[in-house]
Amino acid sequence: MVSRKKMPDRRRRILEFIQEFYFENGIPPTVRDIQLACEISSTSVVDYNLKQLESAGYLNRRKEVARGIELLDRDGEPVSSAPRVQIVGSIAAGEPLPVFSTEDAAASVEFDTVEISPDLPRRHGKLFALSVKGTSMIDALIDDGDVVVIKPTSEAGNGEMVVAWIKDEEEATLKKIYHEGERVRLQPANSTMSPIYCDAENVEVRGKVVTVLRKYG
Amino acid sequence: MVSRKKMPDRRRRILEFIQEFYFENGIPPTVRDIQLACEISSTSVVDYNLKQLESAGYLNRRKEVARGIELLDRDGEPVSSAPRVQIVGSIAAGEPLPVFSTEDAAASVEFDTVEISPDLPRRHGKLFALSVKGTSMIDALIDDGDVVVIKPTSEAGNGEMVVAWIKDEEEATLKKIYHEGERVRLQPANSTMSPIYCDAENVEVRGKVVTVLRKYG
DNA sequence: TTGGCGATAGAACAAAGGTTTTATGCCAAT
DNA sequence: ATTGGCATAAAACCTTTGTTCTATCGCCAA
Repeated sequence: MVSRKKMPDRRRRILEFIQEFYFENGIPPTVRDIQLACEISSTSVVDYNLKQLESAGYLNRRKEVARGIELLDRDGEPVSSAPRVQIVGSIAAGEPLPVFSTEDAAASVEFDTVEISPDLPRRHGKLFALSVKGTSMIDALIDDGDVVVIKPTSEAGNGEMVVAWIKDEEEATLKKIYHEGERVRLQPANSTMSPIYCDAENVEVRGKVVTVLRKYG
Repeated sequence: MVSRKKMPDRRRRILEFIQEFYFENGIPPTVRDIQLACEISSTSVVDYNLKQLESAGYLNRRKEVARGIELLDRDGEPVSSAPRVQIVGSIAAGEPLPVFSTEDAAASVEFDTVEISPDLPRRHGKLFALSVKGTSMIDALIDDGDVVVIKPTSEAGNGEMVVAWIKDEEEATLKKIYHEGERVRLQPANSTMSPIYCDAENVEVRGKVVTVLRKYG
């Protein structure tokens, strides 16, 4: 395996730009695109850094091919353009929710990620994911091991599926929310199950559920 | 909306090649790539056909940009490289299952499609999808409106989630399957629900469930 | 026949973009 | 100070690749 550590700022900047550019445009940038965006004085400097990035295993370069940069993932496999969201923790009855800060998370720790449809971030912006532990969300048709993709917010309209924190129970749950004056109705997705009623003060919305991912086999 | 009908063979060939090339390489082909692959005598013919495809709404061309072809979907939106599978029908209690032929389906009718993770077709090959109608699969934690992605097969190992057709009930269902000698146990994913036991002769496996897709909002 | 139109050809042009060459500043190790 | 590796520069070079120009062919309707 190739080395994966301390990288000069400019090099990191270049790599990030390539990712960004490819994600936004569907084609990789040219050497000169990179030069411009990263405020580099010469194409040869870009070339030099690309060579470094290549031998460090971050990308491939198709020789003499326009826009021939191919991004690689951690395993040296070509990276699809499908966006990924970080699994910032798990959700389970009786356990505190991890804080999913809207900003900095990306930089810090290395999280697991899951692939999602490209149109999700287009429609919802920045997203996070939680893996579900245990079967306590089964009334919401969500199983142990499922991953829920979440748009962080503290507001939610009626009928939206939310991550709700019930304060005095110290419990996180996934339910459809309905504001009913002083109180809040938390309705399981499974219509055969009964709703929960809570004092409005007692419920804290942490985010909206955008989608659920489940894999078999 | 733009016209979408009779297209010359060669033009269709070009369009298909672009899709294929982009999917396989992560970058669009050049005019000359197309020329070569489609056995066209001149780049100007390729250009001509690309202009036609563009005004017919199948693609965009970034002017004077290398590999500037951008594929569009039916709504004129840029198409991601994320693979799609066809939703060949729906699954509901008491209704016959649509036949998902392993081969020809693609050509014939226009189906709705859903985006899936690129690694699914990599691991499972050709896939199809069914949309779930009604809440009869709720014991398998699958809701009305969910989409199940399926790998067609008539064989299934113990514990796999399958599309099972129960002959004498004339009912399709999604369950975990366990072969127990003469009979078959169909176990809901929801552990609080009870299994169904059937005569082995009476159960027909149509496919394995690869993943479930559910969207909120 | 003739004119128009879609489709095809061949060739050349010009811009875009990958590559190379040579030179310089910086810094740590000798 | 000197050497050598690392990072940066500037400029030129040359392949790749989009674009354009002009000519031709088959077909169909006026």
